[in-house]
Formats: sequence, structure tokens, C-alpha cells
Amino acid sequence: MGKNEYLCDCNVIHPKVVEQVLKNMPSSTTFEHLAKFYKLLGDSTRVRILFALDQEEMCVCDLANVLHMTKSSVSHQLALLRENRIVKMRKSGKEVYYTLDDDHVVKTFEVGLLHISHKD
Amino acid sequence: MGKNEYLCDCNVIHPKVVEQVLKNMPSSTTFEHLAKFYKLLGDSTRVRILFALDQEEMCVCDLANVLHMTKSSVSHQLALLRENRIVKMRKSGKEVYYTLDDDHVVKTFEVGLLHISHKD
DNA sequence: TAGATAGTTGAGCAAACATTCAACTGATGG
DNA sequence: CCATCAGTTGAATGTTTGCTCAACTATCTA
Repeated sequence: MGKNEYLCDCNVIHPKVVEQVLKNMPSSTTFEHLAKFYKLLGDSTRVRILFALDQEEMCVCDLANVLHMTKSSVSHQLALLRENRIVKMRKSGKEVYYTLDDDHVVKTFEVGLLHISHKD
Repeated sequence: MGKNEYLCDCNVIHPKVVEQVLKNMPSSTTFEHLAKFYKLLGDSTRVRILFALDQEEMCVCDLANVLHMTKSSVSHQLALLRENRIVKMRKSGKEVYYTLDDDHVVKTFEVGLLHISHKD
């Protein structure tokens, strides 16, 4: 996502609107963090993982069975979620147990589900 | 995302947990809709567009100037958001004005911003 | 100690995706 | 009618990304 400082190819039509909106825009970094967060929720496998973990603490094999996927595939996605502190893990014997690590994720879910049920 | 009915490569370790979670899991379609919704918010350009439109109704050229991008690029993203009924358009003369078409988007934003400010 | 099971990890690959470029439509004004 | 400006659209391109496969670590148990 390395952005150049390229200019747009058209003129401002309503200078006051542009000026006003520009004044209120948060930094690019803020938007990138926000987009990154939503992108993590923007995959059906990860959404299903989070939904499952929202109900129960689960180990990788059980998750794989619930999702009908390979351990590897699930583990890759869990690693991604872990790196971004959306889930956390706990080791116990041979197993690794995962749980949600973020209250906001649950709230985002609720709003998202509301959106879905409203539109489709 | 055409998923096969392939099996996972490991055994169930806690049958009761798996059974219980499986019982509560919504359909794959529901998760795909949900993921699709989040994926639409999972891009910094689109997030910036939505943030701008949350403040003011804007035409494509003004948006392009606010975002420092080409009309084409902005228009492509607006088309995507329009197809998914997240923004709507209104024609007036040569210009096309866009606004948000979904209350839930705003609420999702709030939760997302909360998440960001909490973690970083 | 050897074998089996739980889980992780990196490389490879195909599909999805964001931006660019160029050609196009359509409305305005001289 | 012609030139210009706002906006859209499709093809091309380079990047991102999700899954697979195979190799690996670690823990338990016979």
C-alpha cells in the first residue's frame, strides 16, 4: 500500500465542502489501522472462528472439525488473529486453547449481524 | 471462495464442545454475507470515502481531491460501495453526488474507531 | 526410546483485488 | 455543433491473500 503523493486529475468543485471535510479527516495512519481491523473480519473463515470462540474456548482440532477445514488452514488464520491481538492462546499439554481477546470484536459482530439481517 | 466438502485432518478432542458450537453456528451464507460486509470496510480508501461522506454529501471530483486520488480510482470504489448498497448516488447536471445509504455503517465505524483508540 | 498426536510454519500457487490507463457517455456552454 | 468537463467502465498489471503440502517442534504414552 505504498502511496505516492500523486495528484488527482480533476478540479475542486465545491471548495468549502472540500476544505471542511479535509479539516475533520483523521490521519492516514488512523484509516489504515481501521481498515486493517475490518480486513481481519472480512473473511468467512475468520468470522466463523470468531463466532465459535465467542461461545467456547476451543483447541485447534475441535475448531478444524467445526469448520470442516485442515488444522493447518485454521492455524494460519489463528496466527493472524493472534498477531493482531484479536484472539489469545493458552497451552495445556498437547493442546492449544484459543479465546477471544477483544470485547470490541463482539460488539462489532452484533452491529454486523444487524446489518446483514436488515439488508438480505 | 467455492468450498469443497473436504474433511479436516484431525480428530475431535472435546465432542460436547464441538457439538454445542455446531448447533449454534449460523449458515455458511450468513457468514459469507457478514465477511463480505466487513471486507468492504477493509480498505483504507473505502474507509476514507465513507468517513468523508459521513460528514457531507460529495461529488466524485471533490472526493478525489480530498483523498488525493484520481477520479477513476474513486469512481471504481464508489461503484463497489453502491453495488452493495452502502452508498447511494444522486445526479445533478454533470455531477454525481454520493451519500451514505446505511445507518449501520456509521455504527460499525464508531465501534471500529473505539477498537483502534483502545489498542494503538 | 519410539510412535502417535496436536499444532506451527514456510514455500508455492491460484484467485481476488486496487490502481492505472485509455476509451467511452452525457451534460453544459460558447 | 463542437469543445470541455464530470463521471463511468473494461482491460491490464502488480500486489495481496487464503489454502495446500510437506517438514518441523513438542507433548504424551506405550
